[in-house]
Amino acid sequence: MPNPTIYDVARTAGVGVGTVSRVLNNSTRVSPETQEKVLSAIRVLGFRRSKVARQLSTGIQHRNIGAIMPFITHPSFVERLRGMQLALNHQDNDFNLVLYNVSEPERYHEQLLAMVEQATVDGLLIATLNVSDDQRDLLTQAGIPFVTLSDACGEALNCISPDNRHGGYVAAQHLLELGHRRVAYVGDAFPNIYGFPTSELRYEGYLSALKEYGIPYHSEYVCLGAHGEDTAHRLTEHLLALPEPPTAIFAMSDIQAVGCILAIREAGLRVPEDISVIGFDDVQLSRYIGLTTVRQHLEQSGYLGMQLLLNMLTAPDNVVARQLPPLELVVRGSTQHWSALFR
Amino acid sequence: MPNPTIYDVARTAGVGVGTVSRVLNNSTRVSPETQEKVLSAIRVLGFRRSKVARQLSTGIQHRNIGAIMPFITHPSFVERLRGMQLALNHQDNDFNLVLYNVSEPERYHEQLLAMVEQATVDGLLIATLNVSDDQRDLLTQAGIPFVTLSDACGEALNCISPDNRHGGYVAAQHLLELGHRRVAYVGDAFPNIYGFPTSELRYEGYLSALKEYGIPYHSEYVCLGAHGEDTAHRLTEHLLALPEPPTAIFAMSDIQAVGCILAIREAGLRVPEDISVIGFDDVQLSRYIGLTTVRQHLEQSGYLGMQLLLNMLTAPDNVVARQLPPLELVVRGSTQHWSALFR
DNA sequence: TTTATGAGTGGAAGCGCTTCCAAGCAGGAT
DNA sequence: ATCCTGCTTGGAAGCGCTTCCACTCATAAA
Repeated sequence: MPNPTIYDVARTAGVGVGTVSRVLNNSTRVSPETQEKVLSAIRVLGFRRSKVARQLSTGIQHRNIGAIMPFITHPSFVERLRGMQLALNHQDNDFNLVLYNVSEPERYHEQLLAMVEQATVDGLLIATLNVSDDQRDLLTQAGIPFVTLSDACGEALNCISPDNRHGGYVAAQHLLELGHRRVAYVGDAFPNIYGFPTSELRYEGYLSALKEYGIPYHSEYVCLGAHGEDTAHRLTEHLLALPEPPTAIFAMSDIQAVGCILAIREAGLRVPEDISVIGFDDVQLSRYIGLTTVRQHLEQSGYLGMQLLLNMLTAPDNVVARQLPPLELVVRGSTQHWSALFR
Repeated sequence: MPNPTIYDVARTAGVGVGTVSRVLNNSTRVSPETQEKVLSAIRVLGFRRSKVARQLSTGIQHRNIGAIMPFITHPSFVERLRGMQLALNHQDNDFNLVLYNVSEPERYHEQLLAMVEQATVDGLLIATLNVSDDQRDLLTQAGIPFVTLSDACGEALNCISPDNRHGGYVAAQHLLELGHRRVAYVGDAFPNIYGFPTSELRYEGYLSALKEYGIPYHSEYVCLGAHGEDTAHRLTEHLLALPEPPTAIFAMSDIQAVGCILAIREAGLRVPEDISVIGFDDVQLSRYIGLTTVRQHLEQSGYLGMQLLLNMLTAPDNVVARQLPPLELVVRGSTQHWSALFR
């Protein structure tokens, strides 16, 4: 028997379904002999009670909030996740947090479709992933409220996002203010495999800062590749091999900044004495290694996103927008003044 | 109406339930006018389709694997989580990973009870938390297979755990081999609020190493407190204020080791020149800051735990035990040779 | 002996959906 | 006028459980 039900158990044990249910729920009103009969039938048949039927019958409403993100590859997910959990804890309601990891970008859409078709989630937090118009319609039509975290969203109400372009500007400006003139950008290739334009936006900010400070654009100072420490490491080696290597690097994420720093050290140079490095995100790690970076309040964005979503789920008539605090330049030890005069 | 059903929608729209269902599922065989009537009724009533009823009816079996841990306070959770997700991805089955955060230890048992009563999970991964005999029975009787990660388990089949006592021994031995004689232990107070004896086991390993090397035990070198960087920081200040401060510190986790190092630096001393520090876990951070530590393969333990649980869920007749690789001493820059002769 | 009492039990109803079958109905073919 | 076809539609059955009501049968009380 593929999937025995309590009817099968009842028949095998020679009792009624009510009795089986009572045994299953540890009701005391069952004689020891009957209980033993039922338990043995359960064992024989390999019976497993259906969670869904039970929930329907008892009227328990378990609501799931899905968090979907390519988190294995993105370290910043942790901080957002922590914020989400915090918001969930603060409101004492029966929502479960279900994790969906997008391991392969091609499967992302498929995963969304499955969620809609199989009604697995009641609400969705989408982080570090783009939502196409089709996908928005799909979710809307299915009645699944969702909140986008961190990227790719215009002025949509349901989006918690920093001003990436401004962040890119701030980072580059910091380096320019320190006197650097050969400033490189290390970031993700765009258009990104997940379809979000974070790298592009920060790059645009970088460009506008250069322009404002009257620095001519050098395409060899812009190095794009896959997200991650290793790629950044490789790109930096390439930068250092240039006839006129940069004196400062703006990495689009802290993890990539780490890759840059390691490459610089391996080349026998020092950070920040020889080359300054600024990152982006301010993940926990950055504090420990003393990385100058642009703080984007990751934990808080998870927190606000969850708050907003809960708001949409529990009081859909009265959804209030959430504001992320502005980006913040955090100066630590990885950037330093530079002047051609001292060379 | 508190919770309108499709019957209510059907009545309001003046159609049959079949038609409502068809509209809900985007079946094409509904005339535009009817569809509009239904949609408006849905809007008016604020109808939301029951996920559970739908799943029961369609026979979709969504199986949930719960991961329960005090993760907001324990940074090592990330690595385990990553391992869990990896294992889930490798087996292409319909399991959801549901996160349960134990924010207050008192609520842990309550959370387990709710899971059992409300049948929310089909299997459970329990990390950094102890499972009492009562709790074991509770889960067993409810037919919820579970795997414990990392602590507190004897030789139970369903437990993935490093040999914490041996790990403590290895860490202390490393310091002793380097010539240190005044070796402190900074760890969690035990019995721990969550009921697991990690700190105690590592402490025992520390003790046995001291004994083996013939070092007398000094109770003032053993500093216990809450888990976390801040407490470790404070405890270290206390250690440094001793008339004979230790020359080496064994911190029971990398995060605590970081707290120690910061306190040492703030006291104007250097690591490892003045004081050596060894941690435990080998979280990602440790690689970047050059912390000597004992690697306990956190990611892999999450991976193996998930594998084991999936095995229990899908082939309960043929459960095979999983072996965690042995602990590994990882020597980086935070420990150094010490000899009284050079002082 | 009769009458409460209560423990143990069987089974129908119902949870809210999907789906299938039957039936209504319009319009074209015969 | 009659039949057929195909598009819409209504509604019953069923998913697997819980729970309540009704019933039986001891046993205790009268």
